[in-house]
Amino acid sequence: MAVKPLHQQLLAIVRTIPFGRVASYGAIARAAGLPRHARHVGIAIKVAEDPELPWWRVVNGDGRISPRGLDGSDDLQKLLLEHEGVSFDDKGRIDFDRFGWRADDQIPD
DNA sequence: TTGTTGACGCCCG
DNA sequence: CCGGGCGCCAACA
Repeated sequence: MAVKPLHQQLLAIVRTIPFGRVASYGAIARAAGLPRHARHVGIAIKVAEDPELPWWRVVNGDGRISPRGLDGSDDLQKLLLEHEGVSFDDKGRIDFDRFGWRADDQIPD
């Protein structure tokens, strides 16, 4: 049974996200060539169980942490992002205009 | 093989 | 601007 290209490809994009940058599930799925697989990005990470995978740099389209219910991962993710210099507003949202990952990985100052 | 699930995204009010 | 609802599609049991 060959590897799962779907998960493998999605995870590959997540690994492409540079330090101090964040990307939405939809953006990652699209970058992987799977525009309708936004949900599978999170699923892929969950199944991957890769500790070196920068899953914390992945947020939903609203620029917020995806509430998965229990587990303290959502709080951990926020702390990790703040540790990388990513700031949150009062709504707990990230400014994609400043921290949103781009193919150019370029940030306009 | 069929049905249900899910780290989401977009549309509408 | 915010909340609620519908749609997509592979992975899993």
